[in-house]
Amino acid sequence: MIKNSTMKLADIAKLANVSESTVSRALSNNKLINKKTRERIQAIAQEYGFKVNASARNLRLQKTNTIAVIVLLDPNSGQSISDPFLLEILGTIADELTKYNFDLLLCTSKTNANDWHRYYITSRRADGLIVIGQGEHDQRVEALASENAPFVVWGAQPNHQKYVTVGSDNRKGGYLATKHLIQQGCKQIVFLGDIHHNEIEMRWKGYQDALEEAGIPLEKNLQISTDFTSNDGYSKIRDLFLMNQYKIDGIFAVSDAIAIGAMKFLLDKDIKIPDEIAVIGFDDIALSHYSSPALSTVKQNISAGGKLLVDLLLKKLNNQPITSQLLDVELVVRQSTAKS
Amino acid sequence: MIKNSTMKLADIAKLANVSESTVSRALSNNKLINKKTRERIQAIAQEYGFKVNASARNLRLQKTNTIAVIVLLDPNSGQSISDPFLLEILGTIADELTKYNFDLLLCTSKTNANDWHRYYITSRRADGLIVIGQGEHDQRVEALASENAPFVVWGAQPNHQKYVTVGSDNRKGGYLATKHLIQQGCKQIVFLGDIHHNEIEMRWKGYQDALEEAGIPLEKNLQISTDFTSNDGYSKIRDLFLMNQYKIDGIFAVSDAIAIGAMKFLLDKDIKIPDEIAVIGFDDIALSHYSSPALSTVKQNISAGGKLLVDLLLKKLNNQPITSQLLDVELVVRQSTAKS
DNA sequence: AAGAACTATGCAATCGATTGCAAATATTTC
DNA sequence: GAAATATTTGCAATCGATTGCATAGTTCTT
Repeated sequence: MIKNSTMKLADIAKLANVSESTVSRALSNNKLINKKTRERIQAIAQEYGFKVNASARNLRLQKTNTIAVIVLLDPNSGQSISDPFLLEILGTIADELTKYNFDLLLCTSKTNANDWHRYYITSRRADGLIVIGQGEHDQRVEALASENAPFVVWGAQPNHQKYVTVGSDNRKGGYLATKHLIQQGCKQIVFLGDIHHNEIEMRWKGYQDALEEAGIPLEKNLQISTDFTSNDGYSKIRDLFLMNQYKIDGIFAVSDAIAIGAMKFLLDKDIKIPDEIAVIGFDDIALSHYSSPALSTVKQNISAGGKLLVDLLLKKLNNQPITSQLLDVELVVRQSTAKS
Repeated sequence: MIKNSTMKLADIAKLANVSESTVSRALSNNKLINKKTRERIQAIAQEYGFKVNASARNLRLQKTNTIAVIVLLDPNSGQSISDPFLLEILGTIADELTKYNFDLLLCTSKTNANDWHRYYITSRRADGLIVIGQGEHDQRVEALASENAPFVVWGAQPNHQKYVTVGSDNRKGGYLATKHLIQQGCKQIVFLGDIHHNEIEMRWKGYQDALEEAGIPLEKNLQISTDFTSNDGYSKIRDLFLMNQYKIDGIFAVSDAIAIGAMKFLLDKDIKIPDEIAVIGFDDIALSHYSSPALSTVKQNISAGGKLLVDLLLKKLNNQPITSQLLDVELVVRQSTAKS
């Protein structure tokens, strides 16, 4: 007769004719308890489907074995989780946390509280935080740092060293992408992305590095801010063509989703990719391989990133010192830049 | 002087010169407490950044205000979250739960325990469960039902009524997609998807309905099982062409991701879409609009689905009766089926 | 002015698990 | 066989918030 919901340590204790403390120790396999007793109790617990009450345990132990993952979204676009990149990294984090027996509390930026420290740490809902998502300089992250919360951030390293980040070498990525376009003969390259975002700013610097190296003058009007959606990639390129001011021959979009939107417009206009305009993205999401033409891109090492985020945070919780990590990126050349 | 972490009700009580119970009541704005006192206490709590300890509260109240969302993944492919569709619905659920002040515990199928009831409900980590992801007949879901757990499932309604589901009218969707292909003149239509999955089985039935209506004989070899990835969509169509046995003129893929993979192969082979082979997908993910050619598809109402899942589950937690819901689907015609 | 009827606050038990310390039992030593 | 030591187990306090019931303080009635 299994009666799950009401079972507590005391019930098992009664059944086994021992004290609660013995049951508690037996279930955690504490060697203080005689092996036979231990096994007997474990068997009983198993039989009755007993599981320790997490709230009680957390209260007593003053920790939760839970990490809150905060997915920052563009507050303007008001959209839900959608950038495939965010989702891939979320998946990696979930798997990695599982490995360490941690639970994952997911929270999108729409969450009630803006005061993450209070909501998650002070109120003991989670032991630590991981913040992901392309963010502009975010006040809330700064606040976390000054409150000395245990957290790590996906993204670019800010100038100060107030908190630990894990992120790709965005400047190198921007450089690689742009250099590649230049090598393909492009001279008028649109930079499609919002340089007010930390990470994108670095890619923008890499873009400039490559132009400078090639002796191509920087044309600031070729930088066009975009949301992280195919939708906006499409319409921003459309707008550019409506203005009809620049004769461009290359596009560096700061995400694959944006690039795919931009390509769509070019194809709608019967502009040849890559011969008339070459296009390169960033991220290397699963679908970029399957776009037509296949999208060249700068690959971010998502799984390494997710793992690092988790590993660093757990170290931090363990009071070990941690430092920000820069992940290497890799140029992936496919059809969208491979001029014949 | 703000000292977050160590603050408890008792500390606020001391500061305000009242008892803990008064503080507790004041913070929940209980009218038993004099308005002035209430406001004074609230101000103090505010000032010191006090937040109720969730573990203690949960323990006392015997509930968690947390819902666990279980994302089922293909155990074979062993991949992380990746189907864009899953992620979109996850986002909707997150937003909806936020609205009701519930937290979301995310768990992928790799989670330690397979016994979700024990892990989440018995151990009081969550008050209820939402299960999403294309699943075959899953033992674990059946188990939940027999243990009388509060949960709802995204997907097709099983024959028995042991648990409540929310899902699209897959049969109608399959019918609409296939009928549309037939109207475009297709006669040899590949069904690209694994009919052992509940939902896909219904789409398969819809496919048959449309064929029958049009008087086209069913060719079972045109049904090809696929993982839910572009990758597999690509390779399964490639394999089909290698066999070189059928002269097909249409493909109905059971997800947009699969369809995009399939289209990629056709394009690589310089097969004209839709004129030689028309392609239609299922889901209407964000990117389907931006593929080339733009992908025709059957739109699932994701946001309605996410909301319904949450609303039904919360009703269930509230002991209100709930029943399974079927969501209407909609044919979205784009370039990939629009023959000239 | 004394009892009735509120209003506002506090006491103390409770939710369930963990753990330092003490106690009881078993084993070894001389 | 008594003392010393090792092995098992139990007692009771603790984590922090909530709430039924009791009590102290006010206001109202007649």
